[in-house]
Amino acid sequence: MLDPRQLRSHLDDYAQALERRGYVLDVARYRSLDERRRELQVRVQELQNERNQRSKGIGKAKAAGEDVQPLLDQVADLGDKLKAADAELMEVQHSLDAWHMEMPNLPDAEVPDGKDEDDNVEVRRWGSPREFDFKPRDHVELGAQGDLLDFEAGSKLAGSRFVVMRGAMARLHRALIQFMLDVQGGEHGYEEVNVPYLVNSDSMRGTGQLPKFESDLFAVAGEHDLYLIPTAEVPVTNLARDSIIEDEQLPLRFVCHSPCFRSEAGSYGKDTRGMIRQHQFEKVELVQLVRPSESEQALEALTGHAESILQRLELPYRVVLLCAGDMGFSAARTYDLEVWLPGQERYREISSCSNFRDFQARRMQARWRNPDTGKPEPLHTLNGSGLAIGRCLVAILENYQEADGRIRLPTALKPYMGNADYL
RNA sequence: GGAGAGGUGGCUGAGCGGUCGAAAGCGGCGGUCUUGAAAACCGUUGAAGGGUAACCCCCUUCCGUGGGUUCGAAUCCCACCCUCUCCGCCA
Repeated sequence: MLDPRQLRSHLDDYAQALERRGYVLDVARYRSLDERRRELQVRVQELQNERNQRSKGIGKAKAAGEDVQPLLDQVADLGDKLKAADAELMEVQHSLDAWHMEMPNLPDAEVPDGKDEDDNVEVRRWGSPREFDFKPRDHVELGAQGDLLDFEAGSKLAGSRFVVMRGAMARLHRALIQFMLDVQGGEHGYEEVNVPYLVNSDSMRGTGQLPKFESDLFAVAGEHDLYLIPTAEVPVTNLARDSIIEDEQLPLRFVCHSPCFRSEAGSYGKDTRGMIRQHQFEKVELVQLVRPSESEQALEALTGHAESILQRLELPYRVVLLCAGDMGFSAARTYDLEVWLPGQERYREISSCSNFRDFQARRMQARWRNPDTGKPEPLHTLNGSGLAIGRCLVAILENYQEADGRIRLPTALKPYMGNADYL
């Protein structure tokens, strides 16, 4: 959520910045609604004040043993007037609140203009795509050997966009998780957490999935107000919801492995083949809660932590800075890491690292006590995949394949795979 | 699933329907004392919103959430949520 006070006093600037990401703010309507709110609020508060004064007077008169009936007559219609004004205020306030919850975050000034991924800006590359002396196969073909990746079983059990991994493939999948947790938790100092995979709507609102993107989520049927998490970002970031964190506790840095569930209704019709885009996948997520002055730097560090996984796995990748139109709803600045996939002959997203600044924190009332002011203020939140497991698996299969179809194992993973050289 | 207890400020914990935003303690901050620190003592210390360009100041709201009763609700009534204890079941 944007700061309503800032929004009000810099309405035109905000509208302009939001337009960069394709969000059109009806400035005139907003202004008039907000002014209406202000008038009503003043009126309600005046009436409340009057009621309080008179009630106090009645209490005193009664204590003094006086006849309070004349005083009661005076306030007879006050309650109704107040109730009417209050109802009107509530209505206006709710419209404003709902509006605020649907407004995306402001893009950083350095975020390039643009409307989709074609306008993203490449920041740097690491490694170079391997030269094959044979035609590289894609992961679907490679995984079909020995039914190690079984898409038919996945769709029998659940439907399209699900997969079953078997034997060495399942083990490699697990090894990747273990490896990433060890690096991020053990070496980069993130605290490992294990969290609920079902969360309530307050949590979904906190990080920005609700109210606008309900159709991307899987909701649990029945009485419960629960959703399957689309990313560990939701439960982990919401650890700070409704709390005040002391300065010396910051920064908080968490790493969390979890499954992720995404409905992505009307799913673009793209990536229908293979395990690039699944309804269920796993991810090791990095989350940071930091002082506002440190978030910019933290994003660079966090992105570096995600990159280090690709480097250790010796997978070529590039880093792109997302343009305003391609960023997620809650983000102010996002770097995507894109890994080279020989099967597709292009770079594909494997991690997304974002600084949300105070946008999520304001929604979920996550604050820190600023020692300079002594007051609780919204903190800054960041997260990034470190990395997506399924896509990482795909990258390894395709980049490490041999002419005979065998998959060599990256050196960094061997200890997790019984020191074998091949899958 | 059955039975019971309870949700109050950063924390613990009082609170006959009427100056209760709320006693007390802890913690935090400032000060006295001290070479310094500790102890002791004194003072101070919630959040959000509005009136204001801003400070002081003033006002409103907030005692789990949402309704209701009342001139007036932390206190009474209803519904819901959550936590804890015991029993049952269970990985």
